[in-house]
Amino acid sequence: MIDKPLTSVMEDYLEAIVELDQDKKVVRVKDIAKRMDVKMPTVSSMLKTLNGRGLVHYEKYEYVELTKAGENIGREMQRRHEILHKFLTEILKIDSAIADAEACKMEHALSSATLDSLTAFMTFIQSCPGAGESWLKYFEEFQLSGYQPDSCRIPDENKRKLDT
Amino acid sequence: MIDKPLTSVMEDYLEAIVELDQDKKVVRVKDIAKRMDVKMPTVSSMLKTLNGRGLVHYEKYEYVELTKAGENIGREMQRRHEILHKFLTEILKIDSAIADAEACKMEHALSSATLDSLTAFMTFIQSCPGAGESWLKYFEEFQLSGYQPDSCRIPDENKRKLDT
DNA sequence: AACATAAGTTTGAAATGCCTAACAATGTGT
DNA sequence: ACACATTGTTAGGCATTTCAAACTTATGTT
Repeated sequence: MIDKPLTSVMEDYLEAIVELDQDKKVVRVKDIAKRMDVKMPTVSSMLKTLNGRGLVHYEKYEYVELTKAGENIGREMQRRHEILHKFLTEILKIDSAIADAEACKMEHALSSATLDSLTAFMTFIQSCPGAGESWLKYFEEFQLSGYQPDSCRIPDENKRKLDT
Repeated sequence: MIDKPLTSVMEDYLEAIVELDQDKKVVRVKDIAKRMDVKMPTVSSMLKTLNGRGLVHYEKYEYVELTKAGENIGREMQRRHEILHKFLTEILKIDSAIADAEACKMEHALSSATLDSLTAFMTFIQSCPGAGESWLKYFEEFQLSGYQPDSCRIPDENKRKLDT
């Protein structure tokens, strides 16, 4: 029995279950179906698969519970989703709902190493002098002005700091 | 006949064909198979599909040619790929080969609006005073120093702002 | 021209992930 | 406790994407 890698769809289900678990007392097939925008039979069959792989505990007609392994994966997806969503909304100023949809697809495409790098990048932007809030404001202006970096000047004092 | 949206796999094939078209005189099934890391029968069947959708001109045993529509899509994927690859390598400092693989998956996840935003962001970073090269250098240090930004001090005035 | 090799196709099958329709279990209200 | 609504499952089917095996066409060599 080879340990095949999970599909991105499986990862999505695990993420959904983790979140339902956080929100509700029990996780039902119906809730998962709604969250995934899918019909119940699809959930049933996926739960069988995930059960077979030791990612959920699931017996017919009973509530769904994550195993430790399943929870770890679900949480990791959640973490990735949050980072990407943050980047898209806070840096690129994408609308939150659109960012959600795009983060959802991207979260399967990026390695954790890349995600770590992105996290570092955002931390840097949001906490470093010159690269902080004021800097992001410049970017906003830059975007609004139709990519004509007129608004793209940094006050002399900051410039000094950065150029050294 | 409803105009169903393309699958991301179809988009990948179109991108591959565009690139082979740029590199070689003629595009063959074998080349596509190699580029996509897939066997020839898979390519044959995909070409039938793409032909049916008016994205390539294709007759059995002949060379593959893109239609205008197919070329447009292929080029768009190429454009997305390049932007993402640039961001991953030049900003996040991801290894080029890994960046390639991840860009390849991400390019289907992002809307053109988001891509435009990302492009603007990179232009800003790379062409604006303060936000330019020197700024990126700080980020590199920040990353290398294990997220202990020595190079990342916040002047008291800014710190006040951020802590609120 | 004849033959051998390379390139391409067809056929049939597998895995995923989704659906509808029909059936089964659970749980709630009276 | 009985009837009914809700919830969930099974069965069967469809689309997509892939493959291996067997066959066909094209190309190149002698």
